[in-house]
Amino acid sequence: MSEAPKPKRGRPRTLDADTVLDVAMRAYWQTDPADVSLNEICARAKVSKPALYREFGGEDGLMLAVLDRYSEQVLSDIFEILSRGAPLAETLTALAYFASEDAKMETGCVFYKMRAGKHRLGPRSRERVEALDAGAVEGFTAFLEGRRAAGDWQSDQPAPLVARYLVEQLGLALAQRAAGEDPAQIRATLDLALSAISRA
Amino acid sequence: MSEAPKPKRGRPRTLDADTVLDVAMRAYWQTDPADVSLNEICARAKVSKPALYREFGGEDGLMLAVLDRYSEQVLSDIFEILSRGAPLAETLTALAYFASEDAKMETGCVFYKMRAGKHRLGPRSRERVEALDAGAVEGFTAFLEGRRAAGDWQSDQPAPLVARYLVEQLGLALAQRAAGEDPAQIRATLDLALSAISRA
DNA sequence: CATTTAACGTACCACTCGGTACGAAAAGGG
DNA sequence: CCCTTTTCGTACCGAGTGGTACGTTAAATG
Repeated sequence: MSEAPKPKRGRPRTLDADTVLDVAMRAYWQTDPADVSLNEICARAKVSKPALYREFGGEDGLMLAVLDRYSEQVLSDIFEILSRGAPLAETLTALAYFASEDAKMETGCVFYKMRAGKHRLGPRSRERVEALDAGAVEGFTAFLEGRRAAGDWQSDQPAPLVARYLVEQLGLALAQRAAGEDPAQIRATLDLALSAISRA
Repeated sequence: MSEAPKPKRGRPRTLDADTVLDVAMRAYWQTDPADVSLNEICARAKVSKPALYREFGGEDGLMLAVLDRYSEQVLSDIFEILSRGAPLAETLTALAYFASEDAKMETGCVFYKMRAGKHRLGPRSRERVEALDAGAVEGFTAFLEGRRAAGDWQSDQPAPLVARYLVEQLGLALAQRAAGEDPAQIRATLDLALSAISRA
């Protein structure tokens, strides 16, 4: 991405992009990206609308930035779990815990929320959501094929199908969390869903 | 419900509630209840806004009416499948077909779409969605307990949990259909999810 | 100090939303 | 024929949206 060239003259900036992104991310978490207006974010971040517009180029750009920040902070943890090379069962358990109970996922996952309302997004953030989605499926596919090669996963199911299944089930759990359902029940439901993977 | 008392005087009605409901249902299908405005529905149904307002009492009332009509026409089919008293595997197959391929579910299911965006609904339609949801879980629970009693379902999982799991998985499949994904893949994913029920 | 540069934010834009005030229109009853 | 009753739809309301025009402010440069 293009780094700020830092001008030598002119009024110094007072807008802190990181703060704005934090506020926006929190807001998108708590409710839904489609239900949080730019006005609302400006008010919460104490930033004028033109300032926000200058920094991110509008709603689409802001959502894109939030999405990137989120995938950096959270989605990377999922890939970390996958890259441990742990056995299938252990990895699934770790994923289940992460999705249903880990505090980092507090009030849901911005990525999944945006994915759920994909058609409401601007072109750039939609494209990124689709890319992240494809990347997740790809990552899970690679992991599954690795476990199959290790003799750890005996199944005649195609890995990409199960990978997508995994993505969907994690998303379902996160949606339930965001809806405020009982974590224990979410976990039980997710465990049930994941149990279909080992034995197939 | 209160039936129209048919007044003996005054200008005769020209508004056909059924037609409006058809148009609204189709519109809510094709996109999303939250993305279809009253103005849009009025335009498509060739009805003035005050007329629609008089008949249904606003957006909340219209959605409520659509929801009732839909549950009458579609959700009842699901209960019909459950009440056949067929074996577990056969019933699950029938449900999977219904959710992932049956033409009646063409472009998705209004009920699930409203449920997904529950917080955007008015109080009356939200209440109905929750009632329908609870009713579905209840129906599935009763079915599962019936199959357990018949020795057809050996599992130590509590029936309500699995019932909710079923509801969620069917909803997931319908959401995928509404998103235009490949029916064969939807079916495969749903089959995988349902396979977790028999063997638990 | 005057000029240039750049970010600042108030106050507005056009648009859409759900909802409604109100007069016109169409029927029956006296 | 006029009055009452009921439904009709045009034209509006206030609120809220994403987005912007433009004068102001604060720094570096000469």
